[in-house]
Amino acid sequence: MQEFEQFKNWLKGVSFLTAQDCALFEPHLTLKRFKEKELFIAEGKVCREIAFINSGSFRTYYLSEGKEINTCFYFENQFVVEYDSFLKAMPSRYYIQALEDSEVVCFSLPAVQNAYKQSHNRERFGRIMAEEAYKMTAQRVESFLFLDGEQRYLQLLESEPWLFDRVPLYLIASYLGLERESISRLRKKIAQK
Amino acid sequence: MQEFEQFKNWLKGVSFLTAQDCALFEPHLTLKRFKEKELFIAEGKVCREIAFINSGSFRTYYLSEGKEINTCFYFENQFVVEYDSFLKAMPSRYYIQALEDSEVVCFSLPAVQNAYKQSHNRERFGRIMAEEAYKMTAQRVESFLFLDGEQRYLQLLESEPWLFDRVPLYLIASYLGLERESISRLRKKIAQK
DNA sequence: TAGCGAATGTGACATTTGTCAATCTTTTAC
DNA sequence: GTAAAAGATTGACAAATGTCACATTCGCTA
Repeated sequence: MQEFEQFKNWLKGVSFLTAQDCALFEPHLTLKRFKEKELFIAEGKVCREIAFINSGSFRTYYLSEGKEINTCFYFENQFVVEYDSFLKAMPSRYYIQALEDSEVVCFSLPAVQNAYKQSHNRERFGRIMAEEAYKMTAQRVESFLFLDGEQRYLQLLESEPWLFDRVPLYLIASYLGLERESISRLRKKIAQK
Repeated sequence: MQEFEQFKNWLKGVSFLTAQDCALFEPHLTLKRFKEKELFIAEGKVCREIAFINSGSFRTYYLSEGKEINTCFYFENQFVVEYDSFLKAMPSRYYIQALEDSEVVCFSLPAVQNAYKQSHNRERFGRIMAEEAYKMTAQRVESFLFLDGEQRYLQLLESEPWLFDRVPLYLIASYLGLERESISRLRKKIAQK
């Protein structure tokens, strides 16, 4: 099926997966589209699917005292899922919302678990994905431990500049643990240098 | 061997590992002792072993402008390792130091990789460990996103009170992304309530 | 193209946290 | 038991960030 090509190509890039390993997915894939602002998952619902993003983008956020706190962004060729909810079939603590009109390839938890069970390589794939996720998150913790707001902003600007083209600044502020006004001030200060 | 009992008991607690899976480790285990302040790994060295803590505790830190920043603590029945360095055989960016006299069960990367290769269950074990590590770290990111210093302190006090008995306050401050003076002030303020 | 709403920027001020220097307390070593 | 070292606290002040009110800019659509 044409619409799954992008995902399958991405899978092929994972060196140790055989064609057979990849094929384990095929029968479980479904294509979905989300309009801008549409929810992939709402707080309190169980996240039953993991999605590979063909095009578009998403953000994870939750409400704290009526205020939206952004925890993550997702773009093309990444997976979007509420991990905790997905793995334990527990209600999600987050909302995941499309930032742009998006197209994704979905597959369910049983499909993933089945793949894990049937293929050692797929299990390995799951391990490596989790390890990567851990490392990225650990790095983010560090950015809070030893960088101030300005440095976190500059670091993000350098490491993921395209983010600033596709995501409104006030969401990035929240992602960095800052208020939007603080980011405005920082930008002004930086521009003056 | 008597000294590996604690580790083997812990392994048995992982529901899906068979006796056979566990036994894969046995030939690769070595017991090591660290005196207080001794280094498990120094910055710039490659971390070649992962260690299960029988007794004692460790901390991870690195130097930023001459200042030690604590990123993590480890206690009995946990694993201590510099993950990035271990997996990629890259120089470690961190120091890992014994906080108390400690006893650990070590095994090497080849031993782990071998276990992964030989047993689908062990691979699964690796995946689940990584998933757990990810979830804990993600939660820590959140604590920086929506809690201020006082709230982070109170949360830690509630979730891991024993930490305050075994780790000097100024290290906990660093772990929370605060200066020790700030923690002192917070405690005073909280006591007054 | 005018008008509306969303996003961003600004200024004044409050609060939190950092910094530095000094002191007090507790633990450790001899 | 005493001196030294390590850890914790305090006060004064500075810097960073939050908060609130409002102004400006941008992008969309009627």
